[in-house]
Amino acid sequence: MSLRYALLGLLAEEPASGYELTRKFERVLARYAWHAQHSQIYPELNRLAADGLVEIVAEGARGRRTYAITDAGRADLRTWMLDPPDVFTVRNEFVLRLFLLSTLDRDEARAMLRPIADGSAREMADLRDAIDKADAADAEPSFNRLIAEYGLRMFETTHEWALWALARLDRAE
Amino acid sequence: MSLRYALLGLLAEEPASGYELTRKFERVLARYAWHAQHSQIYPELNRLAADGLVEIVAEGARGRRTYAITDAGRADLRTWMLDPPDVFTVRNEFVLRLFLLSTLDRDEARAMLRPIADGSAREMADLRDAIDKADAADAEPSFNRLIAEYGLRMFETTHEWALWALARLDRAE
DNA sequence: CATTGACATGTAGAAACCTACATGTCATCT
DNA sequence: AGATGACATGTAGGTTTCTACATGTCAATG
Repeated sequence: MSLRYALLGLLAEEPASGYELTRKFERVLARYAWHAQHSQIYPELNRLAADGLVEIVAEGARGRRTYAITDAGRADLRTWMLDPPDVFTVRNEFVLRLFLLSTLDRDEARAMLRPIADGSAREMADLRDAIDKADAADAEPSFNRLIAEYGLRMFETTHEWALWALARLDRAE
Repeated sequence: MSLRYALLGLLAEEPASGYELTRKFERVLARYAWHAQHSQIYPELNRLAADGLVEIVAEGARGRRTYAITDAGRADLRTWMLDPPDVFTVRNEFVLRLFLLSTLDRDEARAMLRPIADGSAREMADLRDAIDKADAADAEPSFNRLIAEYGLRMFETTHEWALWALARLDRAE
């Protein structure tokens, strides 16, 4: 069901085509929250339309169809947002690898942690840039600023943790 | 393939039965890294055995079969650990909801963030307890300490972020 | 000795998801 | 005018995952 709500959520912000939604997934959601390909998105949009949760509001060039969320869709989304299940589904290969760190020896563990420290530093820098640009553009603070801050703090934490873990491995030599 | 490596990883630490592996998933992996049910675990163990990556090392009461990782299994796991794909699969309902925060109004957002702040505080406290107990028990520092620290820092970051976001919403009133 | 609950493994059928293939449009560059 | 690449939507077939059903063992409790 999460894909369905991810789509409703994106359409609640603004109407979009399947193609645009696919790119939003690629650029944003897939990396942090929920992964989906176009081959899953298009059929789900058709199902959402059949269920009356979204509707086609425009048809453009190249068969493009712009979808918008309906009142029923908004109501459904709101219920899902405010009445969370008490257990959340998590599937995260990155964290899984961290959990299996203990299957490596000391040198191998270092070889795994080093790129994590570097990668998270890069992601931090990129996100900080994006935030600074957005802050300069929008005068008024937005909800998007909240989630960007969450991402930034997560990368910082991963970065600092990786450095800490590397130092700990060195010290225990 | 991740389920396969999750199982190999757990068996690399120590031999276990399907039942024990299922409980390890429930207690640890499912909440942070990878979710799987017994109906998926048992068939996968059989496939791993057929592929020679694990083997049955004991049979006990109630049809219990204890599996151990083989050398081939260890080699497979090591390759996967040290040669990561450059993009990781992520599916996380919790983070997805955060991304969709902007579909709520201010009061609804507060109603969503408050339990997140409280929940992460509780998880932090639990993990800190577990770490303290483990520190007291094992004299020697282990790899498990590293991943526990990762979890602890993640919950701290989520907690502090949620408080920051709540304060920001209040300020912008 | 009957009941309960943890232990223990499995499968059927449906839903979700992935990879790969398929098709066509429109704008831009050469 | 042809080539290229982004735009745009789709499906077939296979794999993974979920829900629900199914079966039986053993230990402890009343």
